[in-house]
Amino acid sequence: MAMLARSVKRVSPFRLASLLRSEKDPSLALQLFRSVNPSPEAKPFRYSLLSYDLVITKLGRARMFDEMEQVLGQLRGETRFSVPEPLFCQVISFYARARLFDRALRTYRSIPGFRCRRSVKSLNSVLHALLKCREYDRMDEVLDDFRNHANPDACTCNILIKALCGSGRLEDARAVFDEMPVRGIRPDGVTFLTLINGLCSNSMLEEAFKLKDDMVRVHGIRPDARVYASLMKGSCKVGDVNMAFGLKEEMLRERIELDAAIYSTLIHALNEVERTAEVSGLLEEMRENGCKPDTVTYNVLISGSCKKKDIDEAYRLLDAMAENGCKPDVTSYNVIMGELCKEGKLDEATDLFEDMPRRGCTPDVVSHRILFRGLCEKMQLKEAAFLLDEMVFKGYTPHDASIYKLVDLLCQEENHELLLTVLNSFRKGKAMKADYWTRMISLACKNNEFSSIELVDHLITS
DNA sequence: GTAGGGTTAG
Repeated sequence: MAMLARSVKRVSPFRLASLLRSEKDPSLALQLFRSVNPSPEAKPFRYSLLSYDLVITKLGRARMFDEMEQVLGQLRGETRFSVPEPLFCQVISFYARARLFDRALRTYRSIPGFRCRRSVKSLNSVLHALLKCREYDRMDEVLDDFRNHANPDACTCNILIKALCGSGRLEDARAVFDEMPVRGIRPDGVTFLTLINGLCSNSMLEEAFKLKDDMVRVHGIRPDARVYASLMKGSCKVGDVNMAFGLKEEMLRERIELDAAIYSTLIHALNEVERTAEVSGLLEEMRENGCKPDTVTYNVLISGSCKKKDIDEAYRLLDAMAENGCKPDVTSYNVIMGELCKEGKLDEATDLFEDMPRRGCTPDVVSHRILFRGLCEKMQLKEAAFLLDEMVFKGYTPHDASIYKLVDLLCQEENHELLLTVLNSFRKGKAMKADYWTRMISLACKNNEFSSIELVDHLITS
């Protein structure tokens, strides 16, 4: 493909778009995109909107944001066409996924500069980005500004309700819901699900059940499996597993399809209250209803086996997953690793951690934190220091408690060499907060003949 | 190509 990218000098805009579409590598796609416009003196290539769209989307998916912004900048200068709004929604969601809320906001505000009118769709995209980044305060600003020229819709309200529930402001969430009809907005299935979910996670079961009834009676919307899953989880949260099973019966009566998520929720509930003898019956019923366990179901089963300290069973389930066509995911491994660490089997946990990539699964932040914590707790300090460096390199932050433990133990052991290695890792970590640093150094100096001057000096010169 | 559920870790 690299050969191809270099060789394309004279193609039609249409041909460029089709070449871009089939190019999987985002860097090569960008190279291809640029190759048709070799010099600023030459007659500018008449890129099609589709070519812009394709290359922006590919760069965004690959998180190559600086490059994506460059192409967007070029697109802004193209006066031949106005840019359709969904492209911006897409860009905003890329930034949301990367938790770059300020970039999402900037994109939203830049839309008019692309000869495009902002509608409620891009508003909702940016609100959702702010929700994902937990930047609740900024949501009001954006919304107030928007209200001056257009009206929010049901989706806007759903995002607001979700944000308010997420910050524990259930009353305010309810107020948004109650105001919807006043503003001429009809609540939909998502509205009910979001609010019921919020009520359930805050243990406000009575109101949640009332809302489910109103949903059918007043609004004529049938609750689906998602609503039931929320209610079941809420029931279990307040300790009423039987109520969760009652809801399952209700679903059967009302002929609402029970899916794998429902069974996963119930099996998890049984694990929690140690009624594990009932799990096999539930799995049997699942099979009879023609409902196949998915990855999450298996993960729940794996965590159940781990809870019973039956690691062999957990491994068997891992194999069974592959046989039944669902791939173990990072959670499957994290659960087993967590149990291995808890049992002090650090070598085995490390082996599994290192084996994950070969098994087609990349360890995530959680995997690293689990192993790091295990190593610190079992005093495998050298290994912990090594892993810490790897984490810092990947931009992962360990939990505070694990770090304190590690530094504390190194101080107790008066292991100056390793302590410096650890502090050096911190120095490399851009994500580390400044105050964290000071605390770490003072902890390192305590019970230790290091003077802080000496330490800092050492770190600066090394 | 706007919004929503179930598992793990803290």
